[in-house]
Amino acid sequence: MTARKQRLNPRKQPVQHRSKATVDMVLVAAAQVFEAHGYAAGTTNRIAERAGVSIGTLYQYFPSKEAIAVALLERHIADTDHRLHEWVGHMVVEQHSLSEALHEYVTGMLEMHSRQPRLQHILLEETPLPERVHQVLLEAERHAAKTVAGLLRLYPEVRQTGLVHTCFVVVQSVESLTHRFAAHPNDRFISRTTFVIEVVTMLLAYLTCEARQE
Amino acid sequence: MTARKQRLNPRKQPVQHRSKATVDMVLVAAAQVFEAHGYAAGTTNRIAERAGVSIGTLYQYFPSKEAIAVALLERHIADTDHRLHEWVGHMVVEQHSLSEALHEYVTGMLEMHSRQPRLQHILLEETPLPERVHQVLLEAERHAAKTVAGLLRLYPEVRQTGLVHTCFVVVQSVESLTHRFAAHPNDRFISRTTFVIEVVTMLLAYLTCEARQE
Amino acid sequence: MTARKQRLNPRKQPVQHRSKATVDMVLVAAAQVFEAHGYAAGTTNRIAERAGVSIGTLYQYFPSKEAIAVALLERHIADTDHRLHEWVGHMVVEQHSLSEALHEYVTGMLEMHSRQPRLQHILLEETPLPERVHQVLLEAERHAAKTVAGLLRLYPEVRQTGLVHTCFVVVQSVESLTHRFAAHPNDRFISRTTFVIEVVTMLLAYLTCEARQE
Amino acid sequence: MTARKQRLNPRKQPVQHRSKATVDMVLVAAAQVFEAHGYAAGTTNRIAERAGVSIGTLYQYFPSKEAIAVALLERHIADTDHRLHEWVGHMVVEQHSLSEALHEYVTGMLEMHSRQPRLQHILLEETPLPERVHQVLLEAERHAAKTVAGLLRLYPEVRQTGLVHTCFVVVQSVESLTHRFAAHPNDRFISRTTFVIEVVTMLLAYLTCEARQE
DNA sequence: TATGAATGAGTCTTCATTCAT
DNA sequence: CATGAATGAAGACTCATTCAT
Repeated sequence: MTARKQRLNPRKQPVQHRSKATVDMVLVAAAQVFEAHGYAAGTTNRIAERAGVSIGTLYQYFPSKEAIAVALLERHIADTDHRLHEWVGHMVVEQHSLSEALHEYVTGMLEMHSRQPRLQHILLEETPLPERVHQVLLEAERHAAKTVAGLLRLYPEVRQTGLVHTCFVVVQSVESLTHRFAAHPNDRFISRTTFVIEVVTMLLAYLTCEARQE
Repeated sequence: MTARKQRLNPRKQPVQHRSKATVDMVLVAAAQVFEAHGYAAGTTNRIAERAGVSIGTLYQYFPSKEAIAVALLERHIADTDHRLHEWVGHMVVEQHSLSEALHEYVTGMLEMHSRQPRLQHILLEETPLPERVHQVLLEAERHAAKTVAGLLRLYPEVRQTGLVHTCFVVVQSVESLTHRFAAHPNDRFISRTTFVIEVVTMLLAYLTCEARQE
Repeated sequence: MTARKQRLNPRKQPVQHRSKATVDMVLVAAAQVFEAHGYAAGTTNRIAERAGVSIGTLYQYFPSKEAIAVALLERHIADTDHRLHEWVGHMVVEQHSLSEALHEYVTGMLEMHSRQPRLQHILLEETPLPERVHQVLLEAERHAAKTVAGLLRLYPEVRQTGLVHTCFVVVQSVESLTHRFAAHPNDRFISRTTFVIEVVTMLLAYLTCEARQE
Repeated sequence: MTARKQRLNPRKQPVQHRSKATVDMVLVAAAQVFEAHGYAAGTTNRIAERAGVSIGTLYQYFPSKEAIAVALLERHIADTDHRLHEWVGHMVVEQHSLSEALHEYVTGMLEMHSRQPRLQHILLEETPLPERVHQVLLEAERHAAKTVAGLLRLYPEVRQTGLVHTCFVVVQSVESLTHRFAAHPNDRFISRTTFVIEVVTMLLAYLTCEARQE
């Protein structure tokens, strides 16, 4: 239903008074419903039912189905960002080895995606998002690359030339590989442990290799 | 209708008369429509219209919307497989360096995904596929890992321990990174060229590094 | 829709909120529409329109077209049963003659079928009914035979041997003859009055004849 | 689909050259298909397939689906009429008793309806027939009443007053009771033999009873 | 503010009928 | 004459959204 009829005037947004509790319940319900049924088949009625509120109430807090998806994605981005910063803080304090640091990073992301493997893709690919959200997403990715670079700069064995670019690829790799692995829990060709080790090995090699080819 | 067609009956298959041309047009149209609107919003009517045939004709060749998606996915899998084998054949004959080989591989996959960046994910994630198709997909992935391993075994600089596992990660990395990069053409933090170089660097480092960490 | 509703899932039943009025309006409309167009050509949209509700509302109360037909048939069975019992009660109290009793029975059934002559057959013959409903129907017929037998036992002139079988034939005769007569109002070879008299004569002769042939 | 779009001009009727064989095959197939699926769900394609001809050929001989139904009904009427006359001729020659005569009549009709129990009702109730056909049907019924009267007049024990009316009811009774019994083969409350005996008993009593009530 | 019955545009799918070969 | 691919109107049903209470 890309373009269901817009019923009337641009809905009044009740922004400020959003009862935090209700909004939360709706978002949690929406995450579960989208995860289970996909975006298109995740009906607003089902979301409301699961959230334990009426459909009317849901529309009191979110002007449209799309708005729910956007809110969910923003929350997801914030979560990821938060997790990343926690990891960096942790590493700085604890003085782990590079290998350990990467291991923790990959494990963390794998965990995150394992909880709701489909959700991210659903929000990213199935939902027709407004441009603004894409910008936010892009910004978050760049920010993540810089954050990771900030940490890795501290490790002397890491090649420093073009570190931000390198970290961009690192972030992308971890994101997409962990997501991909989490998304197909039955199709395991290799075990979770092996998978993590291999990815860390790859990143380690990438980060510490002498020079770039060519 | 007293007895609407039973969903699960094996529909009488339109046999072999399937005018190859019509089937092709429908599939091409479907690819474009799914690419542009997603699976759920890619309506059969839109597909038929874009294919330049009536909706009735479309249903003469495909018993359901899902069947179109499955056909598309099968075609995609075959294409990828074909491309991979071509690449391997090429490499074996031409005696390229490992670096060059990887470069060509990454470039090829990036090209492939650039043509219809969303389609693969749409088919994989949005479409409720029958189990059989998932099996085929899984098999294809394993096959790809083995094929790549077969080629890389020829390079003496490649670490041979656990090569198939390594190649699994290589295949997954290339698949997901190129897809991800192709999917968001506007959000480029780094250029296409830089991206390819970085990925190749990473793979090269991974494949040739001395030992695994831990 | 990624996951169109599965046909066989037990739909969540709209519970007890069914505004009696709306349900009634839909059923009345459905009776008229089926009567006028038959089951297959009696579209749900037409029914909704005639009921003065939107198609969406109709589907809020009935999960499918078939469910409407089933509801209609159940109502019809209940009506017939009710009418039969009223007749029996009446006869027992009023001490009418056998002839008068039969007259009233035939007249009543003729009236009933005259209101919507086609409906019963449409529901019985055109609609693909679930097995359960057939059982109910069968049971109703047997019950009717027993009820009639219960009354006729009180008349001494009625032959008592094999009374239940006899009454089964009586019920079937009245049912099918009155329906047939009501169904073709224009094709009258004999008048309504004559028809009733003849049928009563036949039943009277049947019920009181000395012995069975052969 | 009461009123599927009439595509163009009133089809040219190829009346005269109808290959008898093809027409027959189509009608036989149509009878089976309607019997099995009902009128609405009995598609012309299925009929053609079953008849072993192409859909185009079918439309060469019948201008529309309805025309097939009409032809089928006409054939059915002719069959019934033929059977009735055979029976009369037989009875006149063989000098059977009234009881035997009725027995044979009821048995014959029961047999006829048992072959395709639903067909008659489908044609009569589900199909939107042109007025002309109804007239033919009505005429056939009157004719049957007269034919039966002609035979029964020969039996001295039969009450002669209002014989044609009486025979009309007899014909209607036999028609509707045998059809009803044949239509529900599983719901048997009484056996086939008992059923026939009871019906004959009823008719016999009716035909020979002294006077009519009133 | 919360509710949930009502709405109706839009979806997938079928099938009578046509017409170029 | 026969064929059967193509047509497209119409049907059952869904679901985002509104609004009276």
